[in-house]
Amino acid sequence: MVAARDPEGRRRAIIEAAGQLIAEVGVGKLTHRLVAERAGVPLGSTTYYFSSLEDLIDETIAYVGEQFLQAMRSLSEGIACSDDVAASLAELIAGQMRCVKQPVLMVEMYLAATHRPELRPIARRWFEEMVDLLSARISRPAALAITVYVDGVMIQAMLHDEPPLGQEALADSLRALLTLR
Amino acid sequence: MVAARDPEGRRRAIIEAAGQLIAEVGVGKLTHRLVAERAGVPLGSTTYYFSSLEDLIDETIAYVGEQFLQAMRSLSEGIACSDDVAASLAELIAGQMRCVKQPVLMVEMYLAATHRPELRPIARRWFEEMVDLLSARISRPAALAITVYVDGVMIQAMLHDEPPLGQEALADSLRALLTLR
Amino acid sequence: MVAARDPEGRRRAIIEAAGQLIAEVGVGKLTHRLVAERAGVPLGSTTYYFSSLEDLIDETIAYVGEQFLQAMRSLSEGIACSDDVAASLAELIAGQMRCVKQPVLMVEMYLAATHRPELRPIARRWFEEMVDLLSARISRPAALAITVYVDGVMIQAMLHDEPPLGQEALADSLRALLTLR
Amino acid sequence: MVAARDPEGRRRAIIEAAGQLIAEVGVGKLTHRLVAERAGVPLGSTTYYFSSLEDLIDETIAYVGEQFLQAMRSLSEGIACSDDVAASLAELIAGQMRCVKQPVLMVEMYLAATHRPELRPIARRWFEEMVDLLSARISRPAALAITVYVDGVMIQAMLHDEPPLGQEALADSLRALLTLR
DNA sequence: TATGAATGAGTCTTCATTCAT
DNA sequence: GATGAATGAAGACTCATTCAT
Repeated sequence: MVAARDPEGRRRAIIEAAGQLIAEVGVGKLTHRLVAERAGVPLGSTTYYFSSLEDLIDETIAYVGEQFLQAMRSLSEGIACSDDVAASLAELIAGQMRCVKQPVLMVEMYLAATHRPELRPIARRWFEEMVDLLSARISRPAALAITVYVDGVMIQAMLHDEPPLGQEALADSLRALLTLR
Repeated sequence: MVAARDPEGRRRAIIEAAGQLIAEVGVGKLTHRLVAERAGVPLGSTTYYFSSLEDLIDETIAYVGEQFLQAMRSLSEGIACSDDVAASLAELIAGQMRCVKQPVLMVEMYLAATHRPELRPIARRWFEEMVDLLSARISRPAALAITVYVDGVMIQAMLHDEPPLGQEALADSLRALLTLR
Repeated sequence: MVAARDPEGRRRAIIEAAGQLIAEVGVGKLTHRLVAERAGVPLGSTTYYFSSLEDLIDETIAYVGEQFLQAMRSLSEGIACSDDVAASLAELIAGQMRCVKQPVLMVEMYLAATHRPELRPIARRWFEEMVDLLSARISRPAALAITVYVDGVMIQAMLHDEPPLGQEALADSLRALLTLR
Repeated sequence: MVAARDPEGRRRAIIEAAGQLIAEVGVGKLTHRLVAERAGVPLGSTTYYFSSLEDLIDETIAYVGEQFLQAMRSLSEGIACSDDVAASLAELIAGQMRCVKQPVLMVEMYLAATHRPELRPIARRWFEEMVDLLSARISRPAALAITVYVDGVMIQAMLHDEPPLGQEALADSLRALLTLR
């Protein structure tokens, strides 16, 4: 339950609840009532703070993308000073996949962007920033290939409780892709 | 407009309409009305042939997965006798991505499987058959990595009208992954 | 499953199925499909033999009333030569209440007659014939009171798996009512 | 037309409209639309206040049973100090039967309870309270028999605009049953 | 400012009924 | 004559959104 008289806190709580729920039930099944209940705010708040459900979804998606990017950014610093880039990356990625919700949310974001062109910039930006981030240490073609690969890993993570690709195998794949120039 | 008194034709027409629409608007926005209109059948037919919307979605997803697999199977025969496996694969994949609907449908299928566990077997089967298919010619680790990678390519294809990764670059990545033992 | 090419048999089978189902689920929940399945006839038969569902219900109700009356008539002969009329009647009534379906059907019939005046004659006729039947042996006021009482017994039978009024008590009540002149 | 912003009033209005309509058309033909129109509230209100039609029916039935019981209770006080119990009772009962809706509603309640076991307690409670009420003045066997008899009277009242059993005859029957020990 | 009561558009679904075969 | 495929009208129900308070 978020305190009333804390507009920012409420917005945030609503968006976070929406994020959780999108991961659980999918964008298509998100409703105001569901969000309000999860966020512990009155029903009215969800329409008071967001002009429509679509608006709430958009903001949630933007927020989620940003979150994921932040996580990547802060974690990538560790890679910078690592001498086994592939192993460090594999660890980082495996870490992000630990909780299924992350990849599900990302894929929901991708799909939402596909169906609603106005959301595409957000999804693309995620892709580009990821490539840029990696490019700092590795060749651009490798960065591109790895970013693509990571999206594939997300899908696998969504479907399998235990990833079919262990962290070891993941590192091997990355190592292979790192040879790209 | 599908002829009346042609049960099989109608079922098929409805499923195909549903497939198209899922690719266009997403599973979450699929409605009987939308499907009926697209398929050119009366509203009642959609419930006459499928006991519920969920049932229709399930059958559509199974159908789509099977379609994709068939395509892969028939195309993969070409690879068998190729001497540049990576190039052939890249061509095959790029071909499948030509029409955006294919990858979108696949990803919708993945997401649906995430939210509705009873669909997981279908999604997993796709993954496994793909790996098996590739394993005929290449090492299993490479087959796994490539299958994962292809999922990543799908997501990129969904987001970009022009794939950010040309067929050339795709072939290079595959070549790199093919080195895995 | 009733043989095709036996119109009378089918009509009968459909009506009997309808009777059973009305007792089980109520007139309001009767559907063609339900009846067809129970009767073991194709769906089309239910509309082929009866011009509408309402028509089927009407005929079923008439049939049920007639059945009940027949049962009463044939059984009442036994009473004629009995020297303890009340005891014989109590036995007869208790026998009819043994299977809950009988009273439920009767009450559904009464209620249908209430909501659809065209059915009233059937229900009233049942009442009158019952009174006449009893009048043969007992005074008219007693016959009237007992007929009314029997309807009350039906309602009790519907609600209680074990009738709250044993056959003994029932006989006592009847005996009391038989004193009426 | 019931004022908006008066939740209690609305609930009540909806339940009362449902009660009237059940008496008129039967439980099986009750629809949200019918209730909304009769109650003078928008369609949405009927689902806003009651989670389902079944729920509305249940509450209506409980309400009706309670109403009838209340009426009986308050009226029965008059009997307590009467010296001709049978005559007083007959008057009371005849009064309740004056408006056909009362008995119809009661019988619909009985039937609903038959088809939906969760409603049985309500129907049984009515029976038991009635017996208890009468037992205060008369022997239990008589109370039981009279309660049963009253149910029969209800059915007669439903079917005949003019009761076939005048208040006089009714009193006679009750008098006969009162002799039970 | 904030809320939750209220509404009606739109959904899935059922089913009586029709009618081609 | 008989059937079961087909349809659309109508019902229950959900929920985004509005708005009085």
